[in-house]
Amino acid sequence: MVASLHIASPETRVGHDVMDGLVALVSAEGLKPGDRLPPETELARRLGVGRHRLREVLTAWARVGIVSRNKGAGTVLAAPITGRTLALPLAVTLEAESLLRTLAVRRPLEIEAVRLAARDAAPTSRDRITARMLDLMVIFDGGGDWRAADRAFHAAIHEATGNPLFGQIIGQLQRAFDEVYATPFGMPQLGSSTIPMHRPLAEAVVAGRADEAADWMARILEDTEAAARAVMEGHR
Amino acid sequence: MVASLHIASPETRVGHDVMDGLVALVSAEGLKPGDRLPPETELARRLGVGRHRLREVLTAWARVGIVSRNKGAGTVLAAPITGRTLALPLAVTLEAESLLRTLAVRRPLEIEAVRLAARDAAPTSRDRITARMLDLMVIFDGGGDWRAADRAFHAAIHEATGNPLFGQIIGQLQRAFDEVYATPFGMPQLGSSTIPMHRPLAEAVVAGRADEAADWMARILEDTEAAARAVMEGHR
DNA sequence: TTATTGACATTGTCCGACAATGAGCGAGGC
DNA sequence: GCCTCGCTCATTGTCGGACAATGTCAATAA
Repeated sequence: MVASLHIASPETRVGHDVMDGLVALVSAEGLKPGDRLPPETELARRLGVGRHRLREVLTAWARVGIVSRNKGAGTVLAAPITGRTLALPLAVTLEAESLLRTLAVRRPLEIEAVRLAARDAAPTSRDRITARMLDLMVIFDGGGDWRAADRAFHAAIHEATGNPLFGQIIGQLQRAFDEVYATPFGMPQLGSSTIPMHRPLAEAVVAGRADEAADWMARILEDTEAAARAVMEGHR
Repeated sequence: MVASLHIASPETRVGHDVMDGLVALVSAEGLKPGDRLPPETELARRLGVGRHRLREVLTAWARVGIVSRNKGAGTVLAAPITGRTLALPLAVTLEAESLLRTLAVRRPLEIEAVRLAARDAAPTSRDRITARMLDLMVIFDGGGDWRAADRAFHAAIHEATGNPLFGQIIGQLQRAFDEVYATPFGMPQLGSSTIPMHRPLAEAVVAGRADEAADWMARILEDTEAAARAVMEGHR
């Protein structure tokens, strides 16, 4: 079966065939994440299209994180293209209280994620959750910047669900939140008060107590939302 | 405040300035959804960039549904660009049971949406939900293709939440599902058995009984998932 | 051995040209 | 008068070529 990748609405089939051809080429070449793609001129020649058309496809792939383009250096594959890969580009209008809106969407997703993780996680995933939680606690107690560790911890939970969609969607929502939120306000350590709750959350997930884990996650999100709301009110 | 729109990962700031300029131009021109944008050549000239660079931005906007491009005719604005619009590009790897994965993500979102709708919906939104439900029932009882009416009904619920993110994300997930699912199998009327449940669902939402509405929504999704699983098994 | 520097490769951007296609307008028939 | 058909034109889609910007890597000198 020939892999196919579409980044397009049903109406906008721009570059449909070029994408398919490029996926087939990458697949035939056996390229893996980290490998460099052939130069654009060669790709265009081998696919029988102009460089502009090829570039539009590569640009679209770069936007969704499939490839990474580096001027001067080449284009490297950043994500595997196995089987069928589908891109869901969606435009979100962020208005006044839009930051809280991203949280409103994240809440059910995060809670469902910890439920699924508690229910379905493999033993190795449970170990990883514990390890990430301990990392987070060490950094937090040491007074350092715990945001990266926090993301790693939650990413471990998302990975444990076995459904990559959770991690991707939540990650994009968080990135949108950070981009809009962190820039205007300084946002040093939003939600520090939630960190201690991560230990019982992790323990509940690892022990398979889904309801308890969901409850802790809900409390964490509640505090996060309250903190975000407070900061927004203070800066109004 | 100058509106800004970014469709890019933090690393891939391709066309960042052109996007900002185009947003400012659209905003200054007072263009609304349905209006036609100036031709590409004029846009490129007014923004002081080449047509190819402008086209990359327009292509990205077309992919996320902000504009609609029509060869021969022009480019029309499809979505409003008010305040900050942020794009969330997602690349999803669709493997064997990937269709069920989209459902797994949709479930918590849909359930949360009906909860919020039952709690917060404005009276006009509640009326619209009832109207869409009645439309759906008429078409279903008449034996016609009820899929469009079904989408309209759920869209009314998403709109009633007051949070456009729900409708957008769920809509994209559904589109991904349809694109992958409808093509290989015929997918005549997947989930017909769930339609009768839409009446009590709508009544619960309109009456503000959030828990009951969430329960009906969960049952609908459960049946949908079972139907999808059955069809997949049958075609294996 | 290490730092520097230069040639080279590769992506980013621009310009121009032509093809493909849809919209709008006018001529002609009823 | 009104409708239909066909033509012209505007607009997007695609291609080719060229140059700029920049990272990589090897050759060279201290």
